[in-house]
Amino acid sequence: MAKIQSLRGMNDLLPADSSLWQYLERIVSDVLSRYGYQEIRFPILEQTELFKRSIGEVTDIVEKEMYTFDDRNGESVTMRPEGTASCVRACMQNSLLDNQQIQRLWYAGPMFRYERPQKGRLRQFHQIGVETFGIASADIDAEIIMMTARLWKELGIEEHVSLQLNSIGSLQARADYRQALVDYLQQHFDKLDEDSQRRLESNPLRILDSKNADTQVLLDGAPLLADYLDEDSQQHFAKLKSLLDTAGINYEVNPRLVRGLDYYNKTVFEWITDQLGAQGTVCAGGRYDGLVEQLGGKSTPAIGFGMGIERLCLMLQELKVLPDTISAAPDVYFVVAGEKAELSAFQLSEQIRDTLPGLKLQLHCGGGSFKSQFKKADKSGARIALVMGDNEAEQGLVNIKWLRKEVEGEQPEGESGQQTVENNVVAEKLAEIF
RNA sequence: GUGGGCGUAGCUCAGUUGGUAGAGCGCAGGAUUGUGAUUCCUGUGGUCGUGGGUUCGAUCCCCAUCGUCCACCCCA
Repeated sequence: MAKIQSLRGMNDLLPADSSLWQYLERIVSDVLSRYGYQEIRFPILEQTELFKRSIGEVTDIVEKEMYTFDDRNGESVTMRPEGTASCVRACMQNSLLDNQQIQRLWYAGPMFRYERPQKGRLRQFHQIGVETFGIASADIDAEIIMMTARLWKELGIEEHVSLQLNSIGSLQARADYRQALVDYLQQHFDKLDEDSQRRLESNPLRILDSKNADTQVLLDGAPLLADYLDEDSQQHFAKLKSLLDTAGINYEVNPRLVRGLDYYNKTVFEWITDQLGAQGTVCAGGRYDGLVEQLGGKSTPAIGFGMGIERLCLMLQELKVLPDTISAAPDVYFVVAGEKAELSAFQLSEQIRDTLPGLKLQLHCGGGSFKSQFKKADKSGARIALVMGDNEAEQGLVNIKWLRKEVEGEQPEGESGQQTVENNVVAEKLAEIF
């Protein structure tokens, strides 16, 4: 019988890692809410047309990476490859953008792209996305960048990420520049690498960040996007830079930084790291003032970014910047042997949980000798063991045993690191310890 | 879609010029039967990714296939 396993590039999140994810998500949502951002959730499945119209028909994502299929009604549907398009759709559909409303939103969840998996890249991956609507000025650009900077600080990775910044101007400016670039590269067509030759047709701006060394040399003589920027975009970019300067945010203007998705304009930025192999982008975004209108809404300025949860988690792990508070270990492990003790321990455990809602108390189930139960207690990582056998149960007593001698000496009076107390004062005692 | 590396116990890996396999860790039990993390002993554990081929015989050679990892492409 053929064994059933998960699809390629679609991973299970196991208990060993789930607390890390929860930690990351908690920090992010905390920071975002401190800036007044609210969570929005929208479906994973959308009409295929939504992504075609927003991301761009001729992008790789739409052409060959989407999970697209006909549903039972014959309608073409697609599992979202990114969040922005869905977020815009949800806002429009629910009138969140009417009357010049300002929205500051975030979301988190799985995205799907049919790609070959590698380090930091999966077919089902998870993103936290942030989008703002209704603000055209550069202050909001600065705010979201500052917000991400704060995030890296809180996560303890600020030393290992750096900010790349660029302006890709208006659609018109970009079209003009694109033409100029194509004209230039066309003259040197045979010096381009194979990929770039192909991109000259499909997505010439992408040639700018080609990894091919010869191509990069060739690009040194190419026209510059900055020279084609419209007046408005120039001012916008200048304003953003001065706001970031004032805020003390370091950045590098990378004139060759572009986007793979069609809807971007003006500001684009990327936080990159050298900790993750080839997939060094940990957070990327930009302005997309034309998208709402493009999807049939009223012209609405917007800017947003996405960050890859798996990539951030990889970084946190590799940099070992995890606080030990994310441990899923119980505080207390209740060792219990004997029939009377079991009954009594069950009651006592519930009683303690009532009194101390913040305490993680794990009651041993499944029997076994004291010895084996203590082994489990130790392995659980608990600081304290409660111990009850029939002897104690009969007298309404329970032992409190300190399992971690190395934890600064709150060792009690007992020589064995253990003291016996009455059931009704255990909770009180535990409250003192934790 | 392209290229390369790898697939042997739960994990990390070793191994046989081709004669069906081992270590460490883990797990379970024990060292005068109510006390862990050290130590010692014992045990559990693998159709050597799958399907073909060559061979008297393949985990080892060949082919295919699947999976995985890394890189390209692309992107978070």
